[in-house]
Amino acid sequence: MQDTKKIQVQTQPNLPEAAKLIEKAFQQRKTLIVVGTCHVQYAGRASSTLEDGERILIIKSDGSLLVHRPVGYEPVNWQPPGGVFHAQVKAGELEVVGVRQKPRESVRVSFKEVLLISTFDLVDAGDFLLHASEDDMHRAILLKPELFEEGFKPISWEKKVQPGFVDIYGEDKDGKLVIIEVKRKIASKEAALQLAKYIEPIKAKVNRELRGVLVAPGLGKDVQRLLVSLGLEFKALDPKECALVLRKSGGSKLESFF
Amino acid sequence: MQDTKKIQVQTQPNLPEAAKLIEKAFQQRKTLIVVGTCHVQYAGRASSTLEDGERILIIKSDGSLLVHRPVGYEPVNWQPPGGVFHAQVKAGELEVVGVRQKPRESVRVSFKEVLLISTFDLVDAGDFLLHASEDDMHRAILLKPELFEEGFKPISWEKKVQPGFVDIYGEDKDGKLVIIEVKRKIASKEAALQLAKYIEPIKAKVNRELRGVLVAPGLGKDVQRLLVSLGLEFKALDPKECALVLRKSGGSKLESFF
DNA sequence: ATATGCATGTCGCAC
DNA sequence: GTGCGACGTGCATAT
Repeated sequence: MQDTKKIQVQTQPNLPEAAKLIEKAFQQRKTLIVVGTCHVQYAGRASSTLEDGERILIIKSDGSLLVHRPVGYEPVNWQPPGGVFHAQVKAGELEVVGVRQKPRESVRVSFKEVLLISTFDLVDAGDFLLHASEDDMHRAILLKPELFEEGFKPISWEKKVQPGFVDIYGEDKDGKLVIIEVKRKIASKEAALQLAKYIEPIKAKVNRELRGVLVAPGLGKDVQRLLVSLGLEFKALDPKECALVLRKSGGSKLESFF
Repeated sequence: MQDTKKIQVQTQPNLPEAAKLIEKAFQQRKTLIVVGTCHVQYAGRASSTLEDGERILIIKSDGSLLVHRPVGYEPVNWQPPGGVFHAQVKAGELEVVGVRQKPRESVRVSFKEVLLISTFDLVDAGDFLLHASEDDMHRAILLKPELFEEGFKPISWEKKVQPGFVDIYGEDKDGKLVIIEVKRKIASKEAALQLAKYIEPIKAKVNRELRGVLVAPGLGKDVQRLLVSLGLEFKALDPKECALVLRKSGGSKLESFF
């Protein structure tokens, strides 16, 4: 057993030893990794059982839990942050139980065999930055309205209307009202219907010509036809182009806009 | 360095050694865990940067990748299955790069320091079973229609209609057509609108009295009013009750229904 | 607390 | 392949 400050590792411990290490990790709020043969039961919002197999269990210091099978991006079982955990040997198995309130739910991971236990004191203060989100597209259009259309003047954004929110709302060069729905991916029928849904009540209220425009990097198969039949328009716009615009403008000007 | 068949562990290796171990793991399609100080860049559907910090990197045999910070349920960076990976030492850092096609995107994890490398041959054939899903609710109603209503006769399910699918469709004790939309959670306004959307074209087509019923464990705040104004009904049903019904019936009868 | 909509959503299924 | 909807979705945000 190594015992530097940052990391403790134990391969193929017996189960009582493993239980002790794990309990200690919980008390010290360390990050825990356990690899071994286990079965899992979950009960809460739904319920599930997972038969025996070799998996990776991770429990983090914020009380989140992940059980990963050797394939697949998603954890097969999990617990969002806020769980409390307990480990014990019971009926010849190492049982790790996590319970969370609101909603009340629990995961039990029962190990028949442990290949590896490792605990860490991980320090991570690094900034994470994501570009080219739908929010970036909103901001880019507000900052540089010609991205949408020459002469466009934004009036409002994230505007509440009856069935939900309008992304952006403004006036075109001819003074017509424009309602914009922004999507960062190829827009589906759903997006077109959403825009139509938002526009209806506005059309009924204002007595004025109204353009509804779906802004997205592209359209799904039958969406163009649907748009036409709904009297709506489409404007192509790449989220990456938007991210670039924001990058160039330096972000500080964005703040001043809001 | 241990070298059993199932597991290899190395603590605080130097970077060239680490690169060698990782490359070998890729070639042998092993499950890989690396813990250490790293920064991450992602470019693809969006793009992101993550500054230096201590994290857990997992690469699975199916070519999925996860980077986990010491807090949070979700990975900060990831790659769904199908990526190909390469590791090398470059500019004094251990660089692990994963590339995936369709969509083309890449993740680069650059380690300044490695605390732990571990590789595994994990075997996992255990069955996973989830209960109380929306699908369970469908099946329970089909199996035991009185769960929905005395005298209800299912006719069809997952029926294609113009804007999408109707969950269940049948006849009540008075011979009226019933369209059912099932939700396993508290139903939102969205659910009510979805049901309305599906019903409209059917109402136009059939010349017959038509009931639209939202089946869910409960309703959101203003959903009841919305339902009334849309001429729709609500029937409370708990997904766990449905799971119980299926459990009791043993499942074999289900198969025969389909 | 509830409601609403985005997400590098992922995943499965039908066409 | 594309389309469509569920998910133990998680998550941030606004009311």
